[in-house]
Amino acid sequence: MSTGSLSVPSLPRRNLALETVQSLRDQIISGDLPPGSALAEPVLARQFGVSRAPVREALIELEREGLVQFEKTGRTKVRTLTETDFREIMEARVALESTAAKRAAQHWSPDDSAVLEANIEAQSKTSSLSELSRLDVELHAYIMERSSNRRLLSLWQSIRWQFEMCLASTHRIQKSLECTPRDITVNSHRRLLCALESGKPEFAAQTMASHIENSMEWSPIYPFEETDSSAKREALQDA
Amino acid sequence: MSTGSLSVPSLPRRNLALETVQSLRDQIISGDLPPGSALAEPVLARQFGVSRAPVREALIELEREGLVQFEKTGRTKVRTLTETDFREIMEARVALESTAAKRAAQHWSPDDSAVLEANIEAQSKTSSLSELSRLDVELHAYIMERSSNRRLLSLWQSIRWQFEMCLASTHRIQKSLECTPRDITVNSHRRLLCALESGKPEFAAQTMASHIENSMEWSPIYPFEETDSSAKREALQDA
DNA sequence: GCCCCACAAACTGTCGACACTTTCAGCTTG
DNA sequence: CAAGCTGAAAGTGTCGACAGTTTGTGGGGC
Repeated sequence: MSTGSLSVPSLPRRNLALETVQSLRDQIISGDLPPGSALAEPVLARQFGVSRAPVREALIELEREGLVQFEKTGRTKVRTLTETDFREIMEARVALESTAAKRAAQHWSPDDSAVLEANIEAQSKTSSLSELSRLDVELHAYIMERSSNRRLLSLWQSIRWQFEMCLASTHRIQKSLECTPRDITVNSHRRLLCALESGKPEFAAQTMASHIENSMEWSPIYPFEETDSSAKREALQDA
Repeated sequence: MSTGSLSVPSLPRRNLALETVQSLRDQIISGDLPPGSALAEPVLARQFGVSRAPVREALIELEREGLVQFEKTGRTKVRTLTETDFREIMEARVALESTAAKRAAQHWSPDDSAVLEANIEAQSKTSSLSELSRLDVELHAYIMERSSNRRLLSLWQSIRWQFEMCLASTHRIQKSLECTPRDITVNSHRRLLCALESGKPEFAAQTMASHIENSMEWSPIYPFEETDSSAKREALQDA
């Protein structure tokens, strides 16, 4: 509903597939389909009232986004993200986003500053953790776009939903804003904006890298399994 | 046929689709299907003697790899890589590979050194430019694997074929090794190996970054079109 | 009572078909 | 002779179906 389709009535190619992707992605990120859930094509097709073809394409797309996993048997499950996965994602973010910040700083404009200022302003006013996270991701997405490098943007988008899955997963445990992550986030983003405006690309890159690394520190507890040797003990669990 | 299935008897999922991907990818990279060629599903299906379903999945995968482009009309074409694309790819490589080098250097082993030494040794002995490139990509792929970060590896693999397409495209213009890029490449890789062995992650990252950036300098003439200023502001609004 | 096997249900990979849309060549018209 | 129109050819998105394989369950053997 929030990120739903608004002004684009007809996507000619892969229409049902696209809707299926969005719907399934929402269900996975929201925890409605918890990690490990089986995703059988006929079942999903019946659920969505479509045939298997769009569902199949949707599953391929979700696998590409890292939200879904193809077993060796051919079955499909919602992916289980471990803490190791989370660290990998954050490291990849540092790699991509610091480079993007460097490039964005090279042709930063007052208009760009205005966009980020409005975003940060909204951050400073919200009292909802999930709203804060939404604005956070939006801000980073904007910088990725302004890198003017479609590869960087495309690569970033292909891990974005895994990151959002981690975020939502933590939100389900810690919903409140009481540990004041908001002020920390806002200040960190203000510093980042200054760096982007500074005209010093390397400084912007370094600031972005520290910003992301720091955000891992004061991020909520990871509700993930320890490592990804999880498959073993899953078989031993009681019924 | 050439790179066909060898020691993997049973890929349970997406067998025909996988073969179709590999075959089409070979044809695109080899220039057999030049940029701009139309890729119609029924035509390809007849060519490969399969139905449209595996072909369709193959095209989705190739689009993900950046070798193929979906037009707004729904038609599919072999992607045309411009010089801008090439620079974007190289910048993304720097971002991913320097981070991977940093992590690889943190747990580099003598076995790893042995692998790279053998590779570099082979490089120093070959007289074929395409063989040199093959070894080059293989070396970089090995370092990506040794980063122990599956995201970095996965992201890298998703631009790898675009890079190979650029490489092959240049090879078709400059086939010989006469400008002695071999010695430059070999020396640069030796320095890179030293950096990985040095135990200094930041140094390894920096060395990797310069290595890739330098490789752009003495790389052959870009046989690409000038630029693609077509869809510039198209990505301005989003929701 | 426990284990193994066979059978039924379910799922995947692949195929052919249909409706709708786009493309294009040939024909008409000014 | 050029421009516009028309209908056929071709392509995409989607659907239902079938064969082979995997999963799960119940009955028979010990």
